[in-house]
Amino acid sequence: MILSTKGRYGLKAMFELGLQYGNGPIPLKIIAERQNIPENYLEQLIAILRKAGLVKSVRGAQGGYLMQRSPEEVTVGQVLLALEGPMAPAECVADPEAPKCKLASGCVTRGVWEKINNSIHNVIDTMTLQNMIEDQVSSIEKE
Amino acid sequence: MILSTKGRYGLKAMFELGLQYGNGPIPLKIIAERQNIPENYLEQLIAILRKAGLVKSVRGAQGGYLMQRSPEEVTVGQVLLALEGPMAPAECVADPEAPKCKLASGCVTRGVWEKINNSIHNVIDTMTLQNMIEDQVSSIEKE
DNA sequence: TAAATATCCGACTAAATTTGTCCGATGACT
DNA sequence: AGTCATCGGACAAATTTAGTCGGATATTTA
Ligand code: FES
Ligand code: FES
Repeated sequence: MILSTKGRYGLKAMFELGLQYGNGPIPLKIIAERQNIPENYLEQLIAILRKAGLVKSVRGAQGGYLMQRSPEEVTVGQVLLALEGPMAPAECVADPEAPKCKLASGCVTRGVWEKINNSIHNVIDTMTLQNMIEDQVSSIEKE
Repeated sequence: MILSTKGRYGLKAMFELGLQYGNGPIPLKIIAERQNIPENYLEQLIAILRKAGLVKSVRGAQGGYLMQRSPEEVTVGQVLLALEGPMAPAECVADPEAPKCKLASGCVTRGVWEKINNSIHNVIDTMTLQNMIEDQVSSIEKE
């Protein structure tokens, strides 16, 4: 269960946009270079993030992408949800509308999925891009 | 990031084997019926679990499958590892040998993956099949 | 106005994974 | 001998992954 490159590349890209927040747009080319992501592929990923309302774009020369909201307001969970779908082990714990196992004995794995789901979301829904940036800064200071 | 049916079916099957532990082998057909899993497909999954040393088999009439070790000794994590591969968001936190991002600035997502990885493993490596069985029993008692 | 920059959109693809199905061989019990 | 059940491998449709490419559009700059 390794995440796909969508989520892995996408979060790296969002980090770069977070760093740049408040300083105007940054083109994909720069992000792709800095994070070592195929530029043409990143184009597709950022389109998903744009449609999810996390990123906005400025076309033309000197254009590029910016975060729609500030890094404090965007969680890792929001980014991963857009790119990877629900970060849950099973549909039934991701979506209250989703069908549940209808076995006579009840579902024997539901409790496990719930615990895993809670522990994942406890991390990704509380961690913001701003937190990531701060962590990075303090890890560089230590050197 | 929903788990595949491998992990979801497989854990259900292991639960049934855990229930049966100490009472001789149980055929796949029964497990498939009880948990509503395509029998022919489950055959493939149990082969993986057998090769992983979690399950052993008895061929012939009155044969079937049994747990190799007791339900207290088998964690959810061991089952999911066999069926889904490493339960980590990225290779680099799953395997100490795996290559790390070698960017001048260091990897900006590593910390996030580590936190997610720890929170997942905190659940799945401490929860045993025996725990699942106990949870199920107490949830039935409450009715 | 022309050129350069950069997003936008859709098409296309190879490879891998998922989610099974099916069949014949083998082994064990009655 | 017949039945039960695992074992092994082949096959395959559908989906996802991980890109690549080309052309259209919008904006700035020279
Ligand atoms: S109710 Fe979700 S796996 Fe059973
Ligand atoms: S070192 Fe693991 S994602 Fe960068």
